[in-house]
Amino acid sequence: MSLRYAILGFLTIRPFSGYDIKRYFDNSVRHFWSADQAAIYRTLADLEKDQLVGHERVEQQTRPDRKLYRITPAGVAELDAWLVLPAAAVVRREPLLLKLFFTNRLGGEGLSAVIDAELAAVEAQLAEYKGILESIEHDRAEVLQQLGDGDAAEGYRKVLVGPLITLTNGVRIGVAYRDWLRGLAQASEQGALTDSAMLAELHRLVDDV
Amino acid sequence: MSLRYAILGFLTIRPFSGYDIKRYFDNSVRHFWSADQAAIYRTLADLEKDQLVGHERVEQQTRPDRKLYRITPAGVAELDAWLVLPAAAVVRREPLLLKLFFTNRLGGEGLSAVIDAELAAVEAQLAEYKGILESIEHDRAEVLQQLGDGDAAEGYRKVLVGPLITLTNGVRIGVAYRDWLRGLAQASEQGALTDSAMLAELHRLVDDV
DNA sequence: ATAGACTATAAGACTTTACATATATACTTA
DNA sequence: TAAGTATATATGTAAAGTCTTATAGTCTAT
Repeated sequence: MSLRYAILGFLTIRPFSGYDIKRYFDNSVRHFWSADQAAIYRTLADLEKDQLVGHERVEQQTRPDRKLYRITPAGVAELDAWLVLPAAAVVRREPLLLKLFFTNRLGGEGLSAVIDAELAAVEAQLAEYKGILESIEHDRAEVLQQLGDGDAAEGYRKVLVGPLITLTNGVRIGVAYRDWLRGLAQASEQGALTDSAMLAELHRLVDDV
Repeated sequence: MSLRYAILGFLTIRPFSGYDIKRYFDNSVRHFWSADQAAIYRTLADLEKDQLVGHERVEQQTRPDRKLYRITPAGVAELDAWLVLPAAAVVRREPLLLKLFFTNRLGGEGLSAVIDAELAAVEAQLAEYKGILESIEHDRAEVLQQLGDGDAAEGYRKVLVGPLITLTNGVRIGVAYRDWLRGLAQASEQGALTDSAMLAELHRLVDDV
């Protein structure tokens, strides 16, 4: 259950309420990690039970009180121990590949429809990454101008590296996915989606490995 | 719940027992879809309740009886309807990216350890794909020699296309992942893992998009 | 001889994730 | 004025998937 660690990680940046964490999730790691609101509140309660976080009530006049969570030293220790561990293996589960596995039942038009829909989704995803990059750069320019050239600016730039690494992953994987889909679409149009053509391509790819 | 459709798809190839299906899963689609043994038996029961599959008991002397499942016409219709639908969006959830998001807390050695472990996993995965390719080609040569040049050979080659498409996806995504990790490892070694270097790389990638 | 792996099915408990709903107030838009 | 969106937390429930154990015989290797 990595959600615990995601939340602990966020709380090393600054104190958050559950509501804040949900928004932060959606704005920063959504492209590789999503979290349900209900799960966040329940996980915060669990983390508090284990004394990895604590909270103080912040009263508000017009809105419900906020519970502002802070990470404890035990929480930091737990997080740092997890960070250096090799990442757990991911179980890929892709409905698209399942469909394509049965391409022989799909026929030309069906295949095109499935591929085109997926291609549109991947391209939208890539466009989103482009937007994220622009917004990061925009924020960065602003913040660095305010902070000047001191340790604070250094710290800010170090924190940026992680998010940029994950973004790079998203773009690279997205591009690879898109290129694969384009190749399929093209082969399908040209009636070149045969076992021998696929085997030839695989050899080209694998020899490179 | 795509497991239903995966099973229906397999049953269009030939009748299977639950045990067979589990093995078939592990030998053919494991790299993009895994299924728990208990889940398979339960799903088969569900599919039968919905009359999408039926079974006959096959008695065995030395081993427990097998329940040999066959897809029904209703099952075929259900499968074919699902196949042409756009694939459901996948929720990516990658613990590795979560760790790297907090690179600033990780330090040089910690980062190297995490990246190296992942690199080893990806390279093992690619080697496995290579093995799968070889075994497919080996089987193919054998089967085609037996079948000669008729409709049966045509049919066999058509069924092969789907699996080869998914394998191509695995190799391409694997290679992209590996290259991304290698870039990270190299940058990390050279102390070039800075926000400006990452931004420059992202621009190179995104301009290509 | 004994431990482990293979064939074959199945139930039980548990975890994780998702979806819906509840409460309560303020602000905006049609 | 009604509907929708935003802030803020929380519970109930269902679906999907994992892990464990049970039964029962065969075969292989140490």
